[in-house]
Amino acid sequence: MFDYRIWFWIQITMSLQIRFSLNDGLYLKDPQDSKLGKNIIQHSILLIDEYGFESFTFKKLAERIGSTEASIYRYFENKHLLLIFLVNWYWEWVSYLIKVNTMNVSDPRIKLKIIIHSFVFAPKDNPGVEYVNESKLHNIVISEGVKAYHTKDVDKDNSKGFFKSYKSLANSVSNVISEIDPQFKYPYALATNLFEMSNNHIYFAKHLPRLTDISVNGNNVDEVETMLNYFTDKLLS
Amino acid sequence: MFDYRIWFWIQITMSLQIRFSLNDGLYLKDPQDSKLGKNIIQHSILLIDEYGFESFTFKKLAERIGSTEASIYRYFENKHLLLIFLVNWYWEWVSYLIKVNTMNVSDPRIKLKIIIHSFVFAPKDNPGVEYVNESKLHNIVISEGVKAYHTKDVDKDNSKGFFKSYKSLANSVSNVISEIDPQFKYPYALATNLFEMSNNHIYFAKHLPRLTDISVNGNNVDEVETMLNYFTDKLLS
DNA sequence: TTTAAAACAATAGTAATACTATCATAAAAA
DNA sequence: TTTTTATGATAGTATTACTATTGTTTTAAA
Repeated sequence: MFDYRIWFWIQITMSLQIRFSLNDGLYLKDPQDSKLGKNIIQHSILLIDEYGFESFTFKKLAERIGSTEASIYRYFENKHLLLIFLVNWYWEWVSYLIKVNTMNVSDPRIKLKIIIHSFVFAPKDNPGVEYVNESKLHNIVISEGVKAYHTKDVDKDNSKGFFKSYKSLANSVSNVISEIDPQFKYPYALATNLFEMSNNHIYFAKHLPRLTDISVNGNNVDEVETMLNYFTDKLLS
Repeated sequence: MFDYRIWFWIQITMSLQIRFSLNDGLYLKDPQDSKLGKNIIQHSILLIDEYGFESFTFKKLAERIGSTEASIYRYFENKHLLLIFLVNWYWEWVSYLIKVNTMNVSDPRIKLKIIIHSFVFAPKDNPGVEYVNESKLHNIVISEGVKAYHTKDVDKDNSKGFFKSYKSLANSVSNVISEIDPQFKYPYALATNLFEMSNNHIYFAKHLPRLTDISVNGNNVDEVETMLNYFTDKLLS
């Protein structure tokens, strides 16, 4: 017996979910489409956060979710592409937050402040994708994110569009910067630097405190926001 | 027959060489002390530059220098410590260049400009350690350097003093920044950011040009220097 | 110059990693 | 109901990241 009520319920539930369309070269099969796929995303985030990217393996992941290596390989060619997938997911999500939060804001100075707030506090402003722990994903981006593009394959990966999410985010932030100060000579550099600085200094505060002036207590990143605003205010006048 | 002239020549040649005292927890045996050790340093730089850190192995290195894996393991516990060693060597060398170039300069603004010039053009200002290709080592620091401290062992490594070279460099640059503008609130963050920005944007220019405004033609990094001076001038006034 | 010690090479071996291949079964779609 | 698709179970391979042992050079001390 086919129950249409259940079928509709499933459809509605599915359509309410946030779903990002990521570059389909990143996976062999879209993990957002199936139970196992979502399990892979969910638990790879938890495991990479737990073990670090180097010690994370598909075998451990398979054991954790009660599946097999072979099944995971049907979704992702290797763990590097999975990392790029996760990082892209993160940047798509930050872009989404920025878009929602700056909607109807016209003053570019205020816009930039909201942008900074959005990505510094991204893990707290949860849009509710139940299989993604945004806070741990943020930790992964901070700790392992640079490894996504620091490889011998960057150029190949880049030509396949694997870093498009980050590039388009950088582009839209740089547009806001140019709106504030059309004379400012390095809008792209400042845009990317805001993201890199945010991630770096959260990491430094936690692990190499003598490389920074700020501190992060628990997950309180207020000082990061203050610092980024201090820098941008001085740079754009 | 023992020839004293040759013996003295060797002693003088040895003593003229630049030699950094790096944290001795990084190696099992100081590679700067022997022929094989220097071979390891020299060819690991060439091989990591050629293959990238992930694909670099002690086996390949051993084959390249006509030695064996086991012999290399007598110098370095693993390739990660070798990477940290190389990165430390690089920062020690930059510190040395900065010290030499800012000697007798009292104006902190000029000092900072010289500092920026020193590390941006470090690979060209060769102090002549014949077994180190500074230009390729710089490429390694740009492409692989972040991996030295983005691991699950950061805290352990840090407590052993493995990042001291970088921290003390950051400290001395931050002192110059505070001299220029004692009101500036984030001297450490600015200091580290100058180094990170330099490396990042050289990398972006080469591999992900849409993340930066500058371009690097061949190894001409003039635009990086101009950009860093532009940023610091605006920030410290 | 002899002798002892240290350094290095040669070889072998192990557990884990990063896959690939095949086949059976269960679930979903036509 | 049949067919396709998705997953699980199992096995296997080349490579990596080591460790251990033994013998031979090279170097340094006596």
